[in-house]
Amino acid sequence: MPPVPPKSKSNSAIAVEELRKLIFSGELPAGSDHLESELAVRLGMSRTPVREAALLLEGQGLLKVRARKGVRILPISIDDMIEIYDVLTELESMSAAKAADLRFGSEDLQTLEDTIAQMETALSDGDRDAWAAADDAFHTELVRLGGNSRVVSIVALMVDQVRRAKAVTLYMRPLPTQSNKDHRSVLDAIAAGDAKAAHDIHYAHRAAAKDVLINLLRQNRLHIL
Amino acid sequence: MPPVPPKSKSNSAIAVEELRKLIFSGELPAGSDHLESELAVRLGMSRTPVREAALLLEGQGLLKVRARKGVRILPISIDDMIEIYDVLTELESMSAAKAADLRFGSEDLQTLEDTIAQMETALSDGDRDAWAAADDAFHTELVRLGGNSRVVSIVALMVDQVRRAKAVTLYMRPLPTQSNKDHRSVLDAIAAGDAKAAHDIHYAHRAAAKDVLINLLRQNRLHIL
DNA sequence: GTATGCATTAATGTATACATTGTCAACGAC
DNA sequence: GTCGTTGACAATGTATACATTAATGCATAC
Repeated sequence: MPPVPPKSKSNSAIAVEELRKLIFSGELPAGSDHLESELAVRLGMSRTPVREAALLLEGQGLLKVRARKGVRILPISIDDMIEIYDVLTELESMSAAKAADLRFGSEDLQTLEDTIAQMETALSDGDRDAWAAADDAFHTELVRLGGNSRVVSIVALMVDQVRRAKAVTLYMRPLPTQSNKDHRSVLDAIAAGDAKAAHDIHYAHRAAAKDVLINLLRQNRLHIL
Repeated sequence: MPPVPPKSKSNSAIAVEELRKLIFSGELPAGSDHLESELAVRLGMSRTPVREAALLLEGQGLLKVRARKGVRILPISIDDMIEIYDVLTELESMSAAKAADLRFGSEDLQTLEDTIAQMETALSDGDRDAWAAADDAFHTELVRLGGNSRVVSIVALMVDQVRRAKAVTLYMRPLPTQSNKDHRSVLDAIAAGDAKAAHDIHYAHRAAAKDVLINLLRQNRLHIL
């Protein structure tokens, strides 16, 4: 028997997954419109689950359902990026401070440590994709350690919204060597139980990342993604 | 003709509104289960729009759709309240700081001023409901002035989730005289363009409000609402 | 030539019939 | 007596037919 018994997922759930893939891969480009019926054919199911998936993704800010015009994949403007990074800066810094207050032992911080190691390896290999994946994992683990499930959800939503834009700029920006030092400093502050340092270092880290990204987008006239 | 031409809203949108009303009024109590078909009959429409509304409200964290068990109105625990207040504290303080940086003139701050006046009036009248409404309006206006539309949305979501719990405690807590002083101090800091003061005062305000609420709930053994 | 209005039509919004699946209870075996 | 299996049922998940509505294009009048 299969290792994971096929475990039938609902078509609705499949539609959500598939649509997310299509959006993040760029097969459904930002700004493009798609009729429910087209998407239904494409995913091999009826309109109902596609419609439900679209409604869900609308709630997540990835697309907009427009009567008689199909769903529009939402583009991200520079202003959107600023908004999102401001939220991420705030909530991640808060998480870093809370994590420090929680006095985690080194085993609890192992995952965070691992993601940093992965980033360092990726950096010396010049493997930007691996670095981006590890960076993602670092930030996800950081907010998880913060212990606030709502912050975890909100951050995940925000990260999804900027996912495409980050992919575009990944190969445009200089190798993020400073970024790695920041990550380690944040970890050290959390391990030391120094909430204020963890907060402030991470805050500065995110603010710098935001500036780099925004300037990159402006310089390259990438006002919409 | 009517000032607002009847402007037919979709049943789906009506279902969302009605369900929200039913949840906030307590007619659908926290923790209770309701079949889609029951709700459909109750709202006088078919299952489809009810189902879509339920999916939307699930995304907003107000209820959970459970296969073959109906939708469950989500109760709020003390831990949930702590999570939510932590998010509110962070994002509202950030908004206060941004608002101060934006150097609004007194006309721009008029609405905020008005809500404070309403709170003062309500307080001297001992009208708790009016006070709560004005308090709500103050916080809403504050995040609006912060200029980050995502923060506005997130805060609205969080406020909705604690709405029932706040209603329960409204008549239990002492009259919030300190709260009003805080509000005015925040406004003054924003008007003066002092971002750090606006941030810190509001942060302390929210932290105090959280403590009052949590202690009230604990003392009254209201662990679930 | 332009503007207005009507008709067409295409797409969503809704209802409903049907398929699928998890739950519960009854029955039987151990 | 308890545990497991089976089957009926009930509620959701899905498909599809239909109603509604707004956009588009064409015709007609000015």
